Amino acid sequence: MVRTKDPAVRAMLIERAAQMLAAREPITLRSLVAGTGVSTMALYTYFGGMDGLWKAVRQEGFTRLAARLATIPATADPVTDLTALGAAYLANALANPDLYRVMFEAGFELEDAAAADETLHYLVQGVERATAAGRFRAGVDPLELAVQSWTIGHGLASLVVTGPLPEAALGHGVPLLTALFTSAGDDPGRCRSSVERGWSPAV
Amino acid sequence: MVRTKDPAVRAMLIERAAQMLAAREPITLRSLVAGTGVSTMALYTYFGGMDGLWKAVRQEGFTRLAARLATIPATADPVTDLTALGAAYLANALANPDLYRVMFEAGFELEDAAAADETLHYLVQGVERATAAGRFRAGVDPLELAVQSWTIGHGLASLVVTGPLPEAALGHGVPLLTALFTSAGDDPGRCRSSVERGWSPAV
DNA sequence: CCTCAAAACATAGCATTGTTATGTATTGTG
DNA sequence: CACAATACATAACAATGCTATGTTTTGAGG
Repeated sequence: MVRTKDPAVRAMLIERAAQMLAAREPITLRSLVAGTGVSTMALYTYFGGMDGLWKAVRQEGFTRLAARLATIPATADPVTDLTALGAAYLANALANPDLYRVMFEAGFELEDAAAADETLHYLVQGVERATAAGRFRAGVDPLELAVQSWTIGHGLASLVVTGPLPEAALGHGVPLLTALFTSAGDDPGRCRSSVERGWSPAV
Repeated sequence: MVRTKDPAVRAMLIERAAQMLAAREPITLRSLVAGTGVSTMALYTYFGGMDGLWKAVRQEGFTRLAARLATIPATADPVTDLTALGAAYLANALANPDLYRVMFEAGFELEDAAAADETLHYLVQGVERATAAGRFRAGVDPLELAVQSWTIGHGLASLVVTGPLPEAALGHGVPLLTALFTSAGDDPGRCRSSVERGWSPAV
């Protein structure tokens, strides 16, 4: 009774938008669909307009971020794992700087918050594992500490990606997180090994 | 030999742009000059175009921030002063959320970096005073610690101003900064008084 | 298998945007 | 006082996002 949408078209447009973003080409309605075979109306049937496209691009950004965080394995040292999650967060922002910028630009809405919460969940789980292992003081709220870790990661990523700080500043990530975890009760000596192992935010 | 520009017009346009930003009205060339008596060309003689206007608005944002930080007095407790600077930073972002967002949006350039450095200088001086008072471990790089403080402040301000975190999350500011300063060698017990005094990022 | 309506899709036009081209008015300077 | 450089105003321009209109496809009901 109805003609159905082709999900491949939607995915292709999002992918193309991400590529144009990485190539620093201005993304306009006509430039986006140029050469793709689809007309300008496709963007309205699949996204409802440019706002819808940007929302989908933000979702894509959070999906890529979550995929990257999912690759961090859970080792016997949960605090080191948390630091690794932070480094992976920074590495993702550095690898897709323009996409990361769009993720937190104006237009952030409820649906984006859900995607962001999913990302935050990785940190919450990490804090819970560390707490269960007795590495943090009893009474530490996992969500609270996860949000604080996120704040550090996003602050650093944002300042580097938007320009004020050079890429080298990403090296502050591990010390900042270590300071936070120490204040939550962890013995800084136990984390030293991971730092010496040379966690780098670079890919 | 030449007709001179009136600085008042330039200031008026920047002020009007800031007001429209706070009122969440879309800022377009024609809406900006509507009702001001000046024509659209004024924006080109004074700013060279919309990009120039946005650059001037960013500068205005950094100027307001610097003015707010300048009101923080230097007390006998330099570490508490640093915390107060952080709280003032957050209060400024909360009072002018849209302006703060524009300050760090795409388009950040060299001239903006100079303004940002001026802001950072308040933090560097604060760290230097604390180091001179023996509150931080010897060998602490003032610029490094200032950048780390900025990272925390901006991360929190950015996540609140763009939407992911609620305003209440600004309460994380003091604990995060305290954790950082403690890792730099300060005795957390000496800072407790300032926390108990109830530093609030709210105005 | 046929029908048909609903939705995808294409084309063209519209209002608005930032910018530039052109002309006028003003004013500081020699 | 004269003039030229510059502020300033008006209008036209290309490009943008969007909508109106028409066409084509296709999946469900008989």
